[in-house]
Amino acid sequence: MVAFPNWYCRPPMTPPPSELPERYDPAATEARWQSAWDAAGAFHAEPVARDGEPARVPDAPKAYVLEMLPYPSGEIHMGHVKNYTMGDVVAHHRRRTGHVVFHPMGYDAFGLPAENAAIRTGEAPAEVTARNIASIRSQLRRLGFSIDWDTEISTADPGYYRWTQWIFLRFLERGLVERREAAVNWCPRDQTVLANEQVVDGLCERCKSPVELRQLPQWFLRITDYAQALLDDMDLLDDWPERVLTMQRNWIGRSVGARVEFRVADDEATVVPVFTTRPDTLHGATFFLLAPEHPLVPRLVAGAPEHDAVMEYVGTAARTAVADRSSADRPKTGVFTGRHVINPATGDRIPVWVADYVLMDYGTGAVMAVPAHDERDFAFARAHDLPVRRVIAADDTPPDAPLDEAWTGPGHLVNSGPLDGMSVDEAKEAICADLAARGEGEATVGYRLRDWLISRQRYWGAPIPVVNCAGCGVVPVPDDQLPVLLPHVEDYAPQGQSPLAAAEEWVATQCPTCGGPARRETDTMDTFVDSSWYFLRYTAPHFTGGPFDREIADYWLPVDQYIGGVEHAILHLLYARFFTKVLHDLGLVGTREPFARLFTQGMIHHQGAKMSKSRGNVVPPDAIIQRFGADTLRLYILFMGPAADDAEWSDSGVEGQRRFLDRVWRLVRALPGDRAPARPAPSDVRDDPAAEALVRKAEATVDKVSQDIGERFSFHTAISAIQELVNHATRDMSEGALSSPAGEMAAWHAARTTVSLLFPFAPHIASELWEAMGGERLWQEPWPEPDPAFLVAQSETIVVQVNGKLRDRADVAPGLPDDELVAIAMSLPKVQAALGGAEPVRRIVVPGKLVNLVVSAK
RNA sequence: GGGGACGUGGCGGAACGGCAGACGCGGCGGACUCAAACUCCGCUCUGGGCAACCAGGUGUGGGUUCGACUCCCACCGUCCCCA
Repeated sequence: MVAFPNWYCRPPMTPPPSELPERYDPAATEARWQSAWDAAGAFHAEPVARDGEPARVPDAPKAYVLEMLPYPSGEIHMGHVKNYTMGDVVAHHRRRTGHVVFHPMGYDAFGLPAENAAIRTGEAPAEVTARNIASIRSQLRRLGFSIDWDTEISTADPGYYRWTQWIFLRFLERGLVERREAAVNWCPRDQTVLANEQVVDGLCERCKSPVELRQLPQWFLRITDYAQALLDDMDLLDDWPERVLTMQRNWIGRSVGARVEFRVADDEATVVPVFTTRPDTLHGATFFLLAPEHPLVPRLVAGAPEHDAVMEYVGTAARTAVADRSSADRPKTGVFTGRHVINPATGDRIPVWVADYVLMDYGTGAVMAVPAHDERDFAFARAHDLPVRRVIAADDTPPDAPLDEAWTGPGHLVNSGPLDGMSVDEAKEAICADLAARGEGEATVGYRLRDWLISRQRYWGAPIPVVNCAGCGVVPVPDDQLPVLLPHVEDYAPQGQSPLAAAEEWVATQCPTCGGPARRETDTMDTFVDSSWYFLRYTAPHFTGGPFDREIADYWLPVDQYIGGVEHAILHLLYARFFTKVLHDLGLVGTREPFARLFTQGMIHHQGAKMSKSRGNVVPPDAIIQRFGADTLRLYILFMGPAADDAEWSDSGVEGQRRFLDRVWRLVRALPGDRAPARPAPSDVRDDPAAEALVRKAEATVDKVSQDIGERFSFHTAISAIQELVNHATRDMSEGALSSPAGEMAAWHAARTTVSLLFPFAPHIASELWEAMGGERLWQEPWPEPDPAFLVAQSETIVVQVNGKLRDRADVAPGLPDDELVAIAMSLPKVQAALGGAEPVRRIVVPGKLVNLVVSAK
């Protein structure tokens, strides 16, 4: 079905193309269209949940197009431009292909930078943030994105964090919140706790100070309860990059093994569990290791001669960066506790050491050391002269062959009593069955994923909505008392505890249960909590009846296209998936996955490095908009290369895109006549080769651009295709090849097609030119469909190869039978020369493409 | 150490097993101009040739195939994730 828009039949309502200004003036054009779209409510999205209005859900295909929300630092950077331009192109395309489009914007507004500014200047973080949001909003608006600004949200708005707190309470009710003493990553500079994910190479992700470990009571979300679901549901994410799924899989780190219980010698009531992936080697466990933070350590050495040495070692470990501790080639340090545990398989007493390469974070913080079959345990045994017992031998190795290094390869069991001769897999099964029968362990699955530590001793976050009552313990703040608003404080700097603790009149409150005196929780939540559900809040931005309305959320969710930086491949995307699953299990939302399709974009580099203030290589988007216009910037940022790849900024590259827009402007301005002739049909251009060729080019371009935007996410090739069309039309017109009536039809059609296809990339100039050509409301103009009559080639260029080598080409009528194509190929002089009189033994024919004549059999 | 991605002109890149280098940048030459800017036209992978053309060419080496930038294996290099 070919769309024939009524555009062609309408008289021009505005001055014709010839009266366009000679020069394209982006500033005027962009200001004009941004106001026009606002006035028309062009990008207003429905439905969203509103107070007092029943949900009404349209019966139309929807497209929820979402880009990761920005942190409002006050300045947008090129990464934002790329991210939001990509989303905008998709949104425009979906809108014009019959979808109800939802394309909202918001701000991830809590967090450290505003708070640090507040600490420096004393200005309230809320004020700093409000100013930054205003600034970033105006910069985003200057880029002309098709965003519904009525649905704008800020996670630091009490109307938003009220519901973050409400969701926290639902997690609490469901047993997914835990408060416990834990060895936590402590940043001595920021004076706060960090999530594991915020520790990179042993350094604070933000301030790069070395991270220390401390024992503190903290709040956790039990994401580990969903470890398996997060793995299983990856099957639903077939439109996610494989790379991201792999990273998440590694992060969750499922491993099959066993939990084994060791009893403390001379204190058999005390049981220390370990997790091991090699239960088959249990007979080879010749010593036992505890992490320095393990709670059992002080008890084991209490009153013993080893006490002081052990506790000194523990103290040193606490000041050592985690990455250093676990590094494979670092000398294996440790200290003997003087105590022993019983190996449940052999009954042997084996010595217990404290070693800093054992991390409290992994497994249970205790390790059964099997030096014969684990590299690090082997190194430890060598360093401290501990026994090594081989329990696995390759088939050609004698059971007592000495080991120069740990043997981690395959083999059968030796020196393992009843297990001798078994394969590794058989032994695993046998050991697990035996342990389970004796109640000393079981086969189990371990995950690398840790529970999510969400408490922060910082001011600028959502307060954790609980009170601590001497009588009742931890008591949730009732829903009708939400939000728990951030109190006013004088000093925003953390001093080992949350700055909120200084607001005494806020902290001192009443217990909601018993009415007695109670104290508010002063920790705030990790900002990743805020951004784990914002895509739901967009569907109900001002709703006060709940975080969102299920019916409306179910209409929009899951997000059809999510776009953002690959740096969020693990944390944000995993947390958002976790939240969605919990909300689903609470019956609050229908989908189990928030994002159906994900696209991760590459970064913009400049002068060979990532743009950053400290390097001084930042190109501010505003400066480019001022010089060249927003349309040029949008076009260039997508033209730079494949959207998924990193790309190098080039000033002259920007100029090239501006030249292209100038060329489009001149093309439209030079169109003959005042109004569009009818859309050319095949019969109109049949006798005019130039006209026909141009119309064909236009139709082929529609086809290519539609695929590139709609299916391939290949924006740079879409833009190239439009440039080819413009070059073709410009050349023809300047050569006077389109002066016939058919030629004029073709010229108008090419110009109209160009502008229509250009619109998602450069919406302002496209709208301006569209109007000059007599059209209006390009944002809702149906997306062009190629006329199939022009896509069928009227002649085909056939490539002729001899032995796979290109020898010549031939223009032939389409649809010729194979033998005729071969005959034509054989008749070509160059082909005959290449054949040298030989008769082909094989003739490969690919219809419409090529003929390959194979002369000599190999 | 394990896993993954990538390697094509001077540069960004195109080619979804079938014409390598589209499109853009940069460069060279020309037209317009008193001159410049803008714009327009031509050339721009390498070697040979005045040319039409011929030969070679997608990190290296092998393989699969009538045919490989594309698929497979190994190596070299770059980047990312996990240790």
